[in-house]
Amino acid sequence: MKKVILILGQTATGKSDLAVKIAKKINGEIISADSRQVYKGLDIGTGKITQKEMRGIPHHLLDVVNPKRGFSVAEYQKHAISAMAEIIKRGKIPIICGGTGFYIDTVVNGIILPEVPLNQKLRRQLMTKSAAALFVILKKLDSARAKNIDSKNGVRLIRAIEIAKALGKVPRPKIFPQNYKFIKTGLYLPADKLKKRIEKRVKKMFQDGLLNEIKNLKKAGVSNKRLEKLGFEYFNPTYEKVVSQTLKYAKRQMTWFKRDKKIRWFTSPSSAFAWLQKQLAK
RNA sequence: GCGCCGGUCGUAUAGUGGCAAUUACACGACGCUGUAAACGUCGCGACCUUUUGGUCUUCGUUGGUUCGAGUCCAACCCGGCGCA
Repeated sequence: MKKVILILGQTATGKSDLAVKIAKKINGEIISADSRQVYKGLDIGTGKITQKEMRGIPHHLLDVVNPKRGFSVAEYQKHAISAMAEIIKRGKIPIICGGTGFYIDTVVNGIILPEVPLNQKLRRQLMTKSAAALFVILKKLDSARAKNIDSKNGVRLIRAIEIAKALGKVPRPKIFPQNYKFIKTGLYLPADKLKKRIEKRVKKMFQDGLLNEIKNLKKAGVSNKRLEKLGFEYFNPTYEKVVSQTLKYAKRQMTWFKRDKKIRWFTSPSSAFAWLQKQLAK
């Protein structure tokens, strides 16, 4: 079984830095696991690693799509899995690094996610319906999915119906085989320290020209509505707003990660580094 | 000083005689196998309780009317606007 390193954790805990360090040491390449860093031009606001900080280590799944267009987990998964395979073929070690738990899980757990594009016409139709009505439709189309889905979650119901309509009733496997051993490493900071880090980071964002970045995105044709979707940094951001929202987000990240008991948590990146080396030597 | 409006659970609000009291945000817990910084569910005065349950303390302050007051009345305090 090929080993793959996984570095996850809350925002601003130093994941990218640790990833580069370990990559240098063990001849690795990095696969980003961040739902927003996949977009070109979202650099400052997403805290994307700079060319200089990469120190020559190849990074995958950064800047792969135009922000005008949407991106989905399914696409992420496809790209990440093929990147992983290629890196191993080159005799190197993949390091998945990021804070989007859902993206990470689809890669690590080998969930099957066929690509189904958004169907705007269908969506417009479904949007007017209540969750209860949507649930009835889904039950008819795909009773298996209806069994697991949250019957009150409109957004997910619509997506499930969209998928069921596109794929029909073809039975599909839930999980594909994985030949990787994931070494799960988490970085976390106590609340007060995390807060300071976030404040520092946000201050730097504005200094580095967040507002300018937004202006450029607009110039490139990204609509206001789209910007709002891309995150709170991109829609009328103020220092206070971004700090408080980021804090909130960091908390949510943790509730996701908490569920995976196999993650080994560290406060200090250097002890995480040491532990990772030991794991690879095994 | 006169006139008007207003002071409600962290904030913003609803509530004109039966209310521990609406909604939103924030906050907390949880879920998440398909847009994930999204989305959903639950909780949010205190204490007790197996419960559609009980007790206590709350709507600026003090007093009054009433079986019953956030709601009506009086005085006072604070804020906004208008006239002086």
